[in-house]
Amino acid sequence: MSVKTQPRSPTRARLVEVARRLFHERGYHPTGIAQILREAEVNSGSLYHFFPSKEDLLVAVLEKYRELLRPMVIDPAFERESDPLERVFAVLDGYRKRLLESNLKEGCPIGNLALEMSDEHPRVRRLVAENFTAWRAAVEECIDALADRLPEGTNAEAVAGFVLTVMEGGVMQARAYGTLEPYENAVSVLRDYFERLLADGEG
Amino acid sequence: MSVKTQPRSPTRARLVEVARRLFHERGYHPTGIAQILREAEVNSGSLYHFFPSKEDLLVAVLEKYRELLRPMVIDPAFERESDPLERVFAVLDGYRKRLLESNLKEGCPIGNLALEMSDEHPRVRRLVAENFTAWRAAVEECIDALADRLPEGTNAEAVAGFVLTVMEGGVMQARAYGTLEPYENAVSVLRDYFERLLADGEG
DNA sequence: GTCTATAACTCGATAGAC
DNA sequence: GTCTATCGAGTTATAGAC
Repeated sequence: MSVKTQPRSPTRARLVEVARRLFHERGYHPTGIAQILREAEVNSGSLYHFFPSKEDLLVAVLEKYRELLRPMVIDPAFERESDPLERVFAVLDGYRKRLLESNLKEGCPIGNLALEMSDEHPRVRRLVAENFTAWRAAVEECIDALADRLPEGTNAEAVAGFVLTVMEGGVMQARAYGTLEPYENAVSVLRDYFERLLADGEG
Repeated sequence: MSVKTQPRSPTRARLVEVARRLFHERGYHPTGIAQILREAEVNSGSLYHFFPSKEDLLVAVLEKYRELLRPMVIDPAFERESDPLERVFAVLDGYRKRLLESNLKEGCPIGNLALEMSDEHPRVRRLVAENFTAWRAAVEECIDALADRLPEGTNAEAVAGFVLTVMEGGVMQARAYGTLEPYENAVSVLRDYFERLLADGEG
């Protein structure tokens, strides 16, 4: 559980971090190995010592995202809010902030890869799915905690999946339009839905 | 209004159609000009006679999508159903069918491009946005037609944008997981939302 | 408008010394 | 584990005859 894979070298870590950033900013295919090497100040021999191929580097990036999901995305939101519903919206607000910080240019890195990578990359698709599943599990914790305020028989897993759907769809439109409005709209309609669920749960 | 741009040649049409299909199946960047030429049985001189660059070809593809949106996506759904709400879900059911037909490998071509193309392609982004806007407008017609059954003050534009959000987010997850379930879940939760809106509109 | 040939370059990946 | 040099293939795009 504690030992991850290998004693990591700083070179390897730098490669993964630079690749992560470039794949996010420009996409996987448009990012060349040469650019990664340049910005990481690493030579090609070192990269191919750690990663047999570019796809293996992407796999490492996705593994890192999976490791960082809790500490970077979920935990800060959960620490800011204690109410389970507000925790969900705090997570969504994190994406709003990151959209803004990137000037509406960068969305969810996992969602980007989910659509950029055609299905000839099974390990990539598996890791994208694992990232989604971990995200949904975190939200599902909140929905579970809300259970007695929601209508009887509400399917927490389905609702959590829906929250991910709304986040990803909203981020996509915000990027496409170059404005935050579609994302904020999506979040606000989602909140309206939750309010109606809660109102029904009371009655 | 009727004359589009130019008297079109069959070669040009074949190039656009093959490019459209390949960009959808494999993505824009992984698709090489050589592959397009091969499958369209066209030589490079002809391609560059019509399109100064690969990006211009993509622009033509996106213009074609915009032209085909009504006849291929919206009209068939609207013809199948007359109730405005059912029309919305008939459009969504079209995406479900196309997901299935592609074996969960191909989602929404516009959504794919929205996330694959970084923002260094202004014409592409504009056309992606135009496609989204046309899609939302079609759905908004339905929401407008529902107005008197919805709670007072419901923002039809916001609801239509939310429907697109849910479609795109659902398609993304379906592709990522390789199963229709996340999409069907998204649509069914969206229906639950509409039912609650309608119930509130009655009261 | 279509043809062939190819320029000019970048790509991912490798070899082999250190 | 890191270095330099480079391979071979594939890339977008062009030249120029027909």
